[in-house]
Formats: sequence, C-alpha cells, structure tokens
Amino acid sequence: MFEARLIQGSILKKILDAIKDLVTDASWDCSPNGMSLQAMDTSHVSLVSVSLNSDGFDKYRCDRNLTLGMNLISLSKIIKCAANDDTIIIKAGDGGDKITLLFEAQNESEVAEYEIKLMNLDSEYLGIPDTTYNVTIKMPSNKFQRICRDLSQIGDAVTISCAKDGVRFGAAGDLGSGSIRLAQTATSDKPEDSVTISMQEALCQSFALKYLNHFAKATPLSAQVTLSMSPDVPLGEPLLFNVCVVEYNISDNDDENPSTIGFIRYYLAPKIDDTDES
Amino acid sequence: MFEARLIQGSILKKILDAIKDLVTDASWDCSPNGMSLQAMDTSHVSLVSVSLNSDGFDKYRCDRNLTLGMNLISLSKIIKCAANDDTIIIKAGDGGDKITLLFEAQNESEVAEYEIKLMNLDSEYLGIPDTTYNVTIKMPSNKFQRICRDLSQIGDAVTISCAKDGVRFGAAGDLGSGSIRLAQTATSDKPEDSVTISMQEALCQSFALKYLNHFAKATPLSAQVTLSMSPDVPLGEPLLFNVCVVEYNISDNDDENPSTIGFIRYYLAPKIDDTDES
DNA sequence: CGGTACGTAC
DNA sequence: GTACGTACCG
Repeated sequence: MFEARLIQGSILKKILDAIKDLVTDASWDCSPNGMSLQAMDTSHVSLVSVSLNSDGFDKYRCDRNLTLGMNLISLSKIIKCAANDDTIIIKAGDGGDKITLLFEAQNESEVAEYEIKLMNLDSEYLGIPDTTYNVTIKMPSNKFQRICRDLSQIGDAVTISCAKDGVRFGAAGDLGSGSIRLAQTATSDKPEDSVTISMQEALCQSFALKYLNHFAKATPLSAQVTLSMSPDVPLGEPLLFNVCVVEYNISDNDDENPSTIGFIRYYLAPKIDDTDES
Repeated sequence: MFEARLIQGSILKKILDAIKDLVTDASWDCSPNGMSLQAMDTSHVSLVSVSLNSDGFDKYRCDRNLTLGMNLISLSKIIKCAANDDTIIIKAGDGGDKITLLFEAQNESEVAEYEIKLMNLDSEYLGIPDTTYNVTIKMPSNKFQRICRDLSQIGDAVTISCAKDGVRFGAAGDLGSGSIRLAQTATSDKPEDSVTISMQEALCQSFALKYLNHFAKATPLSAQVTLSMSPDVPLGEPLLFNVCVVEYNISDNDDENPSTIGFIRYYLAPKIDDTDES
C-alpha cells in the first residue's frame, strides 16, 4: 500500500513540465523515505534526477518499496487535468499494474479520480557520479533561462567561463557572437536576485544549449538555480565523471514558511571541442 | 571610431520589428549628424527610410562617415537578446568588418556583448522623391493599423478618399465590401486621438494593403501616423513622383519631456486601377 | 516587467 | 499534439 498526498498539487504539474520533454518513460522509486526518479533523456545524452522527500508530503505512507514504471507523457496529460489549487493524492496497491491519482478541489465538493497503467521498464542502472564539484554558481533561474534562450539565437553551444568575481556565458555562430557577464552580487541583495560563485579554480567549459534550454523548463520550480561543474579532468578519464549539474530546489512556495521538499537535478557532459562534430 | 548610446534600448527593438519583415539586408549610414538607413523592400515595391538624429542619442560619437551593411534579420535576433529596459551601445571601428552591441542592465551588474558580422552591400541609389504633398492625414497609428488589418479581410487594396472634413478607407472583394470613415476631430481633443486633415484638393487613390500592413508594424513607435499623398498627376508622369508616404516619428516616450529623435518613413506607389493585374 | 493566453509552426 | 514566439493583461 502506497499513498502520498500533496496539498500543493501544482508542484507536480511543474515537475512534469520540467521533465516530460526530456524523458518519455521512467520509473518512480517509492520507499519510506520518499519518491525519486532517475532517467536518461531520450537521446541518452543527459540525465534527470528527481527526488521528493516523504516529509515534504502532507501525508505519506509506503509499506514496502515499489517501482512504478510509467509513460511520463501520459502522466503529464493526466496531471494537467488537476487544477492548480487541487490537492493531489497518489495511490498504488502492492504489485498492482496501475496507480490512482485523486484530485481534490479546495472546497472538497469535487473529486476527480484518474488511473494510469504501469509499465515494466528495463531498469538501466544509472551511475550518477558522486563527485565533489569545484565550481558552484547560484543565480536567478529566470536569468539562466533567458541567457540560454538568447544564446541559442547565436549558436548551438554555450561556453561558461567562471572566475571568482563573475561568470561569462558565451556563444558564437554564423551571424556573429555573444556573451553575457554576470558579476557576483553583494550579500546585501535580496536572495532571489543574487548571483553567488563558489570556486577553487577557474573553469571554462562548453555545453549544448539544446539541453540547457530543456533543463531551464524547471524555472517555475525555484527562483534560483545552481550550476555545479569541475575543471576538465585529464584526458582519458571517463566523461561521466566530468559533468555539469543544473539543480533546482523543489519548494513549497505558497506556505508562509517555505520549505524544500526535494530537488530536480540535470546532468550534462560538456561539449568537447571536436572539429568532427558539425 | 563610432559609438552611439541609447538608454531606451527598446526603441531599437521597435525599429527592427518595423522593418525586418520588409528588408532583409541594408546599410546604416553613420555620420556626425546621426544614423540613417534607406532600402527597397525585398520585392522592390516600397521604400523604407529610417533616420535617427545624433542628438537623440544619450551619447554619440562618429569620427568619420561609415557605411554599416548588415543582415537585418540577424540584427533583429541580436537586439531581441536585450531586455526592454537595457541601455544599448552600438560600436564600430573604422573599416572594421563587424559591429559590437552592448546591452547594459539597469543595475549594471550584468552586461551582454554581441558582435555582428558586416556585409558589403551594393549601394543602390534610391531616389527618394522630394515632393510636396498636397494631402496630409494625421491620425492615431493604432487606428490606421486596425483599419488596414480589417480591410485586408475584404480585399487586396484600400482606396483612400479624402475630403476636407474627413477621410474614407474602402476595400472591395469577393465576399463584399467595406469602408471606414473618419471625421476630422475637434482641436480640443487630446493629440493622441486626433484626426487632422490638411489638403488643397480632394483625392482618391488605392494602395496595396499587403504593404500598408507591413508599414503598420511601426505602430509601437508612435501614437500618431502621418499619411501624405498628392492627387494623381497626369498620365505619363513617372510613378515614383506620385507616392504615398506613411511616416512615424520615433520618440523617447519614457522621458518626462518626450522628444522626437528621428522618424521612419515608408513610400508606396499607388495601385493603378488596371484590369490586367489580378 | 513578469506571467498567462493565444496563435502558429514543426 | 507539442513547442515556440508573440500579444495581452496585471
């Protein structure tokens, strides 16, 4: 028996918006600690990881571990049937082949019930690197989204150059080139708008904007985004251990005392400057 | 060395929106007096002229005359990367093959820098007629845009009939016909909404709505538009000397004391009632 | 200026 | 049907 209740159902809508264009099928792993999902994107280039703590739910019960494989496009369609202010309840029986979603309106006079068929998905093991990142950039998520969108006009890849006092996002293409420089903000600035850089050594890496634009769809989840990177490791090291992590906290925003109930992390390998690729 | 600084960068965004669908490539002529651009539209039917006075900029320096040929679609893409409240700085070196655009955010902690490659464009001489127009109609620009859009539903051409007390815009087509009559407003009305007619003799001419709809994209630049025309000259006279001019002033709107910093003018020959054309 | 909504293009 | 860009509204 599994049951999870989230008063602020709009959080689930935002999570689905943030991953459904990247991953079509995935399994939610449910344990007494919470629900989580890991999956490669369709082109097997990036990796998405969602984690929701059990104590972030308004009610959470998980008698034994479950793996709920499903089509995320279908889940997204169903979740869109909930109003933004609905309470969402996810239910699953042990060993069942479906989950039930309940959408309760605030006045409780209306309840919608949807069922989604589950799928048996090959549970590919996803080795998420347990790396310590030397460079961490925390910045307004809408600014990050805007920068990625703007630079997509210029080229396919963004080059991120980071120093202690600021970070530069650059791109180049047929029509010219562009770059945006952000200075680290004073600590007195309000937290939402702050740009915070934490680093041991300078860094310069390139990433495919196509994926970053997909990641940036998580912007409604959090006012700030955290980019974590490490300078290039020596050639020959496996690429998976040298990635960029784009992380958004999932918070209960409507509450008077907002609390983080989980996170969504995207992992992307840097684009190697290889003249072979067009 | 050329440098022009415009605090209200949104003006440049509006100018590009007003011309990019009509002209793909064009040269900006920069002189100590200001920047200007003249170009025929892609189908060589209409003519666009943009002029920005040097004293309309917040800083302007032009050591020697420059011709900056560029793709306006590319320029428009880059300009879209500026926020509406950014300050835009245009820089060009003498004889360089690129210009630099700087977008400064209001808080100055963010600076974007874009470079656009320049092109060598054939500088076709554009004989802009130095005509005195006998009929001038000044009216709200949004009303003109709406009339052109509405009449496009009816037919391909608008017939403008003007008398001292008012003007009529008419069109006819397969599904029927339509016409809008505007009376000259009392002088007491507020300037933005006023309709002002100045003329020596009555006039009736037709114009292709396709082009007028393109011209009307300059509507965000100015609350009023001026249509200038002359009655038909005798047959046999060259058509270029008998055109309609659609003019929008370019103003610094946000300022407490708004000032005109330039204009955008569109020239279009009347559509001759010729049964040969379909 | 940010968010939502609509319309268009893929 | 989905995703993007544009337009309007708050």
